[in-house]
Amino acid sequence: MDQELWPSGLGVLVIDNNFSYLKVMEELLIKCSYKVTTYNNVREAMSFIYANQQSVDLIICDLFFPTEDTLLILREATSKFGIPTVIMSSNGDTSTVMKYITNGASDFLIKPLRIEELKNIWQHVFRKQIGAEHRMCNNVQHIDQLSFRTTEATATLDSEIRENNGMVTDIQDLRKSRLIWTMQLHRQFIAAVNSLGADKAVPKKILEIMKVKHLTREQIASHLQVINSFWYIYIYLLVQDKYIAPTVVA
DNA sequence: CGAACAATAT
DNA sequence: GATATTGTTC
Repeated sequence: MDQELWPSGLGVLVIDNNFSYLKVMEELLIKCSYKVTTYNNVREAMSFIYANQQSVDLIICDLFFPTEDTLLILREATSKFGIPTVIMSSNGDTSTVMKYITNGASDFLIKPLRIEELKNIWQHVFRKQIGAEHRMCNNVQHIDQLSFRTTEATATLDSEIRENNGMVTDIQDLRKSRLIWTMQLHRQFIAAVNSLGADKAVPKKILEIMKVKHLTREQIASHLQVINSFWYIYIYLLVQDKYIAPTVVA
């Protein structure tokens, strides 16, 4: 493929308390033909989101202290505005990554960022559309509520999913009924794929990392197959009530 | 042989 | 349409 479709002018909001790194990010993102806004604190960024909701397509937020601020903007952006949010940090240990992924983060990037990584982040915007279109999440609010229930309370629900701290650890007796890839389960899948890297992400290794009982290699293989083949089709979709015209890049 | 990848079935 | 199963290659 010598031609590539590209969504120019996608609105990206960057939040980082380090001014010089904000400048670096801005330069890199502009090179990727995004429309960039930067803030060095969560409070001002928040009010910008409230005022310019329709022009923010994606948020990239640094994991600074206090981390409650990062969690706050993550939850608000995802649940209230439905804006995909990417967390970046220099610390990339597995438990931290999983914590933010299960709280709604679309991705977790490790500093320093390479421009190749930023080129592809627009896909998160469309990933949301894929989820909506394909009903990968049958009911996001329902799933989000689930993560606040105890394990025993969850087990009584007909979702047949066991979980811990918002993490799915077991899928119960799904040998009879078909597996449903809930948003939580899918996030863990994506997190596992990301931690492996695109080339190393094979079903067996994904399964090992996800640590979900009763989940099979075949089920992951099937999911992986559909994710890979439908990834780029949704370029032409509406993104949050706004059409992003794809442009052809050399 | 087991696993990945691809195609097809349910 | 989403996941399971089968088939083929590595």
